[in-house]
Amino acid sequence: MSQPLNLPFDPIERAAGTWRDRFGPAEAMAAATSVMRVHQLLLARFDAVCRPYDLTFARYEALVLLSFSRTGALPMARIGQRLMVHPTSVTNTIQRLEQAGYVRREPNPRDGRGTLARITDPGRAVVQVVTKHLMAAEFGLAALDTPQREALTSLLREVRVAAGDFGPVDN
Amino acid sequence: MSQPLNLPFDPIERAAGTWRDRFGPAEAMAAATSVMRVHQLLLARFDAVCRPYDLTFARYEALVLLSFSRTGALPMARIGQRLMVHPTSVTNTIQRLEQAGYVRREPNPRDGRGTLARITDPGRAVVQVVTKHLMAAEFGLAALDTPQREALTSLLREVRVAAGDFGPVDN
DNA sequence: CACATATCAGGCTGACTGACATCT
DNA sequence: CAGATGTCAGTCTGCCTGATATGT
Repeated sequence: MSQPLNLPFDPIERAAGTWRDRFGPAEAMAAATSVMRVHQLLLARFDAVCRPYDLTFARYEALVLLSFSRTGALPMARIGQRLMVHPTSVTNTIQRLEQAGYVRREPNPRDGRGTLARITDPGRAVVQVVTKHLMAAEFGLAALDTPQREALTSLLREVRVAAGDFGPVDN
Repeated sequence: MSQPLNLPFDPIERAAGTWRDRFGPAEAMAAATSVMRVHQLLLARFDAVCRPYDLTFARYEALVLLSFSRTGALPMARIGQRLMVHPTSVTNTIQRLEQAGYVRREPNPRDGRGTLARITDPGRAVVQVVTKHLMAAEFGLAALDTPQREALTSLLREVRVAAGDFGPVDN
């Protein structure tokens, strides 16, 4: 890896010295910054695909989660756990999806406190269409071949496992 | 790669079928979702490190960019190009940094329209401290060894190059 | 009782569009 | 003149804290 240090400070001007000179080994910093930047690139593309359908990528994720659930409905709390977002964010996300007609709220028959978010037929339809577009765009990763995509997923999985992602399964 | 499909829909319930059954090859989707999730994990940690110093990670990035610049000052437009953010976002970011005393604004002597953002001594000091903390935390990537970090950077670099990142250098 | 669930009010952040004054 | 530069007003988004009502 002899390339110059990149991101978010690339190309670094020689006169100011390199990251390594000032702070030490830079591999972690370079990798972390690359993740941030690629996220930025991908999110912009995904949101552009979602926009015509009155969706953001975050709402699309929630909709896909529901479309894969056994009964088509999940409690708000579980959605938050799966997507790793705050309960109030789930409330907001589901509210927008409900306004768009992609989701319906209903009381949870198994827990009087709870609310279920249930995907509607238009919701399932829009997931199909948007996913088709995202697949056609290869999820922004056309630059990588299949083994590379798998390698990327594998590396990132280690980070996620160490962070406690992939928690216990209990649907 | 025989692991089950993950993210953001993991673990997918069998009764609903798998991603592949419904949409086709999932390698790109799995990789893209992993990027999104790891970004989420890293950003939360970085922001936590930055918070005590009246910084966010976005502002820290801008500050590092300035600290590596040849003269310690850059035009607003160039900051936006380097960090790939909207001009109005640069205005906002620099404004916050100025309020915190980490940056000073001054007219660009070479362009009457322009404004330079110049890093101050407290700005340089806070970059040192925050960077030390981030290095100690291995930028959230303690789960990866050096070759893995380099491999991750290398894979992500291909995505960035294809997206037109790493544009022409002209400082 | 403690605890979980979900919502609401309100704040912060970054990103965006459109309009504008200024200067090259 | 067209074009670049930066700011402002205003909007939208997601995320957060704290408080609250409800139910387990």
